[in-house]
Amino acid sequence: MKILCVAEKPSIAKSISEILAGGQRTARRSRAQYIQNYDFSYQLAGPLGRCHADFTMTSVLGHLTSSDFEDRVRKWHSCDPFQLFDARIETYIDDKLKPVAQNLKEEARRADILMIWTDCDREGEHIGQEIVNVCREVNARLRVKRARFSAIIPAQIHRACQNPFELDVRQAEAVDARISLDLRLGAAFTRLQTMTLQQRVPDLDGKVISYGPCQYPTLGFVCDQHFRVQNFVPETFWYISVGLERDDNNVQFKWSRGHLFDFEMAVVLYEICVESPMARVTNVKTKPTQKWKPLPLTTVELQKSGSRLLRLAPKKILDIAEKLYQQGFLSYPRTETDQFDKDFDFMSLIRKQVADPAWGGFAQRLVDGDFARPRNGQKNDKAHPPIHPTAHAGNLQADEKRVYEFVTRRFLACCSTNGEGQSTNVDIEIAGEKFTTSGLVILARNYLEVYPYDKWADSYLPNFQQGEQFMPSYCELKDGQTASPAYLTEADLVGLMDKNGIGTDATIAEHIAKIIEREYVEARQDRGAKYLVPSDLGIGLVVGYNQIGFDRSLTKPHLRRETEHRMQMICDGVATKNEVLQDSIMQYQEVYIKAKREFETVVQSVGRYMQEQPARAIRAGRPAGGGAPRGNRNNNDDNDDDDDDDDFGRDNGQGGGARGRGRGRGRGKAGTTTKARKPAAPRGRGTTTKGKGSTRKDPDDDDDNQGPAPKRPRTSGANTDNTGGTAPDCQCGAPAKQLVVRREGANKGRPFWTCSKGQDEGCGFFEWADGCENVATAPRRTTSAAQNRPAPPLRPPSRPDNEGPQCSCGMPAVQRTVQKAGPNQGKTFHTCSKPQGEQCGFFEWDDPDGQAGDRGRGGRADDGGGQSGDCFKCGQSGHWASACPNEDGGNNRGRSSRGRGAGASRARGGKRSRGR
DNA sequence: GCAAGGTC
Repeated sequence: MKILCVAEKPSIAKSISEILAGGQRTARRSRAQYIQNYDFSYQLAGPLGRCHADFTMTSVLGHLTSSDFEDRVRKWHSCDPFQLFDARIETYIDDKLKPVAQNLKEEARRADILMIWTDCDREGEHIGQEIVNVCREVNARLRVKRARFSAIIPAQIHRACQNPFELDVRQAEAVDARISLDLRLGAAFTRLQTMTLQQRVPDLDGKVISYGPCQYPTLGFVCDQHFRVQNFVPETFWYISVGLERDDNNVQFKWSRGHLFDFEMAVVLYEICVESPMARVTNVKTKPTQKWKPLPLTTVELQKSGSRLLRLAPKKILDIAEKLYQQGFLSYPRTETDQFDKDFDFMSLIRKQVADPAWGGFAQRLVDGDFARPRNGQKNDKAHPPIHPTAHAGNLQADEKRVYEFVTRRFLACCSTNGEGQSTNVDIEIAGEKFTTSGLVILARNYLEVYPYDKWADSYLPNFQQGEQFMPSYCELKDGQTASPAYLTEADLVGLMDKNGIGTDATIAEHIAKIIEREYVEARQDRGAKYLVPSDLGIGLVVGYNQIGFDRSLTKPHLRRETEHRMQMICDGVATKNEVLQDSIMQYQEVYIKAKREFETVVQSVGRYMQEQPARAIRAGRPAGGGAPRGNRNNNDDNDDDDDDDDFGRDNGQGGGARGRGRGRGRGKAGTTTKARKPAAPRGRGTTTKGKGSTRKDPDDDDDNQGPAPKRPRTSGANTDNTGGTAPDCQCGAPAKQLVVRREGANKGRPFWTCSKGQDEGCGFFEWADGCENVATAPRRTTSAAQNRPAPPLRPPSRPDNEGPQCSCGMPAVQRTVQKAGPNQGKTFHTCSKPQGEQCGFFEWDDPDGQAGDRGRGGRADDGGGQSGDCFKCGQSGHWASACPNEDGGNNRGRSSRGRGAGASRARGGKRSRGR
């Protein structure tokens, strides 16, 4: 019996034939470059029979066939792009791969059985089908079998060979559908966009404006983050900082409330603390802790951590890994698997690293008994193991050396044990306020010795005893500001794409490179990190499509996810390929028709953002394909006018999303659009955006760079506010939703508009809904750390007079009375009803004329008796109660005045300026 | 001159 085995790539053919042949094989060169044919004999004992069979193992080079449209529509101007949705698609073998197919035919002629050894995933099944089709052309009687394996290790390979399955036709058909849909959608939209925009926007002459179902969601991620950055409004918060100098160490305690956005409440709590500043240690807990070793390395993780740690572009990392793989130094670099097979031979691989001068000693210790099995992740593509070194490489240079070192150290770290340490937490209370600090003693670094990319450092904590009391060295009221989110790094983007199913491990890096190549996005270096900033063209496209508004946005991942879901339906037998194609094509046609009809919106948007010339430079015309009417009847009100130029001019004047900035930056910058406006440089924590007041204060100031947030936005009329106004559209193109500020602070109760899609998916749009400019601080915009925190539940804009307030937990607050001697003694206030330690921090005076309850609105005075800025004890201004000179003995509470001098006085100033 | 997915 003669059996022809075909793998997806030469390396797999080589390693599998090595295993099956047990060293007894002959290699023949094929007519195709890179491909060898391996002959050997193999003893079959399973369902295929019990005999000595003659085996030949060869391979292809990935997909054998290509697809393109029939001749009739292949030329760009040969048809309306709409016809591409039902044009015939031809499948053919590219000239470059003809020798590969020829080799298959020659080998298949003499074979009885064709055994497919492609990777065990959907694409592998499709490649298998391509191989079958070619081989059957010359040998119609060929029996086809499919070897299934999840790792290239002898036991599995022999088992796969003895017990082959059938080829999974459904999976192959699912890929067929994917190929057809991607081609039709990509080509139709690319032609529509390119031909129309080239015609209308002079600066785009000669540029391909491609659309791809992976390219656009990738661009969408970059733009969404840009909008978040642009829309960010910093907000001031306050917190109490407590410290103690002990044993030559400055021990800092963190406030359990974190920080507060309500200045008055922070002051009240701070005053309570400095009134009775003695700290009591309520809990000292020491426990063992671990620093977890990393997971085995997948392609996506290699690109993410490599980009972050080695500062190389994801595509560059993958290219280097590919080269190292071909040189035999690394395992196959395209894998989704983060768990090693249970039979994986770790020890022989670790032994190969013993010779290395840098990590050889560590490898030796693993061999000598320190080895521990790597952790198992959640992913397994059943085709390739995690990326690991397969040989020691001592002579690599530059980036290749760094990538190899990273992979090797990661592998050795996986085979080591977690870092071990002892952590100590100390909780204290000052006047009922809780603070905490912690220390760490590292007992054994373990994997950290070989993996310097992870940081874990001792932090010494002096001895504290439960129940002990001490006077803090300082107790300060400090202020800070929420920080703008940063632009996405390449690592962030790889993570987002992976999470949302955009691209595969092998293609994610290519999609990022593609949107950079198309000039939709610019990779900008800033202090050692590379950030992705959308260009004017990229923003214009995204905003334009979002303004059109589709059920499934072209710039969000949903459409791709749906394609993925439909492919799975084919695989599961729930739908046939033809059903899926029919439904999907019809859906895409609808999207295309809407896009084409309203393409003027995209033209205007791109023109506006790329506005290197006055609006008139946008040539009159119509979308490619010659069908769409001008006038945009289906567009929003601003575009109802029948004159393109007027539309454009008025857009600017009314200050829509892009307008203010567009006009400002356009002046005198003709011919340099993309570079004329640079979005704000990436920011790290601690930097601030332009103040919210300054960006929104003057509606006639068109020169400010206020980002896409509309001052007086166009409205869709879908949502209405409580005064009958209509909802503005956010950058997502959807009507914004109205919420009410719930958090304690000067703006509590104010209605505002925000993106209806929430914090994670939304664009970060924000605008007050009461028509006023900022009274004080806007609702907090998110920082990257804060983004994952759920917003507190919102309550209705106003509450009936007979109802008590609700606290931030959503519970009715309880009324209490100030017991402490001072000007507020006897006053009532509402606070969270939960026991101490579980409280949400809610605080509100009951007296509407009271000090803190007023929240700084409506004629609140800075001066005058009894205001909160005055001493609680004597009523005089200029000092705090805890340093009251009129108090007997002049007790200044030790060194706590440090805080009053620095932090507190700043904080007071902050409050005063808000009141004006 | 279009896409995305394999691989060299």
